[in-house]
Amino acid sequence: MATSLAEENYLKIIYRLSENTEQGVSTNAVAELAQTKAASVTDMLQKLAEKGWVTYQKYQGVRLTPSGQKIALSIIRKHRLWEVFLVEKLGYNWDEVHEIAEQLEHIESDSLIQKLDEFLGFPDRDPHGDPIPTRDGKMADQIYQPLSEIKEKMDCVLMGVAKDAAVFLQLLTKLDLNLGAKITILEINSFDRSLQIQVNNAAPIFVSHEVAKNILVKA
Amino acid sequence: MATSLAEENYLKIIYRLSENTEQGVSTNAVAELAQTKAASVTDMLQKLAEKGWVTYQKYQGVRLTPSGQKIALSIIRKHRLWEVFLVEKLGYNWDEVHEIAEQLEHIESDSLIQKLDEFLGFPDRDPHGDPIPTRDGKMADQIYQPLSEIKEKMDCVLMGVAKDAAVFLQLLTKLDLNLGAKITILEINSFDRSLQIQVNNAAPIFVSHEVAKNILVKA
DNA sequence: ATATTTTTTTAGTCTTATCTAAAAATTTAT
DNA sequence: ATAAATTTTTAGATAAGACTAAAAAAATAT
Repeated sequence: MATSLAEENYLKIIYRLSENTEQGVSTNAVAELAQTKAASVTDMLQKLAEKGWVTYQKYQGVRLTPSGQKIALSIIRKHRLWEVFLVEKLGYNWDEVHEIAEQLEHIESDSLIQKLDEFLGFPDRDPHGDPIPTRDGKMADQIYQPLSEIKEKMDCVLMGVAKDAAVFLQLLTKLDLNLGAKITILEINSFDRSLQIQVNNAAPIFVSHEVAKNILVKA
Repeated sequence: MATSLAEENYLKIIYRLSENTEQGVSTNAVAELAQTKAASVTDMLQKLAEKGWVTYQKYQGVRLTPSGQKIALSIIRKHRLWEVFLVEKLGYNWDEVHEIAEQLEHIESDSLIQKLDEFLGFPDRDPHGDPIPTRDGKMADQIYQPLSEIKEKMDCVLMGVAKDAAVFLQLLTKLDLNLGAKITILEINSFDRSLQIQVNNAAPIFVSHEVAKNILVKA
């Protein structure tokens, strides 16, 4: 069945919110990410339920059905493949590609995505380190852990980010915290949980707990 | 001012229909290309006129204003650049790219189109030989002439097509009539104006007047 | 256990883009 | 020059997706 742009965006949002929890996703949570009002969300959830893409019971939140999940993963696959294209082929920076990929992810053509995947050399991570779902809707786990959970004195490598807001990514870039950067944790300040770190053995810098939480590393 | 997908499609259609004539474009002609009803076209023309993209007077047909023309040319530019991408980079055939480009042409990002243009090496023709409008909205004339207007015994080179329907392009491909093919006109049959031609000095074949009309050549 | 607050849903509108049916204008044919 | 045919426009409806205001349910606090 065909999916409208609005429907695809809702399914994607519900998928994202479902990743962290076993529970149904609340109307308000969806409304916030969709930048819309709760009443509009209720309307849409009823439509999605009729089409069999979510299970929805009044006041009980919403969950994706297998078919809804499949659609969501295909949108995420397209989004991430296009991001790779924008960065690897067109020379964009990792903080510039999100909005454009939000548009490109809705282009409908199976052959296009297959050919794009091939053209890009079948990447399995996007420019933010996020795994790219496979054609048959399987997505590797995000196996990396937040920098905020690494012990003092440890070395690790920046493998991804948990947030792709441009302001966050620009800050990382300014601090030379790019994908693959080597990070050494010198000290963790118990007062505010900020960290003193070295990036690629350069002069030590400070990063807040908020930043460390959103940096994903391999120990 | 922002343009909706529907508005962009109407402007593009009006541009196409204006190319062949000095007159205003008729409601019915637009309806046919837009695959919609005349009544819907009338509604939309009034909206486009309010926004200053067309001049429209009841029963007198419609013309693009300079600002409407600028929008139409930017859509055509995007469409044709994406077609080059699909054929040159992703390996599509020239008969497969139209529908996908119809979607991609509506992606909104100036920087994307600039970078894509650069990535493709600033092409000036699309895979069908059509000129690509420049960033500032200038488009080279289609300087080639239909094969149907070439005299007997003449040689010419296939430079483009006047129609990009898949069935037409597939027929050309089957006959080895690709961009750059050398065509020798052996004979023109006065009965039905069909032509006997040689393609790249191979064995002679017949093509109808209808086909010859839509093949653009350089003498 | 009940009152208050928060969340969610319903009801009723609005906008965009479409449609059908009917009216009006224009063009073509006699 | 007028009748007939065609094209175009108007009027009124519909569907998708959003909104506001108000009602209902659930969660929280006293």
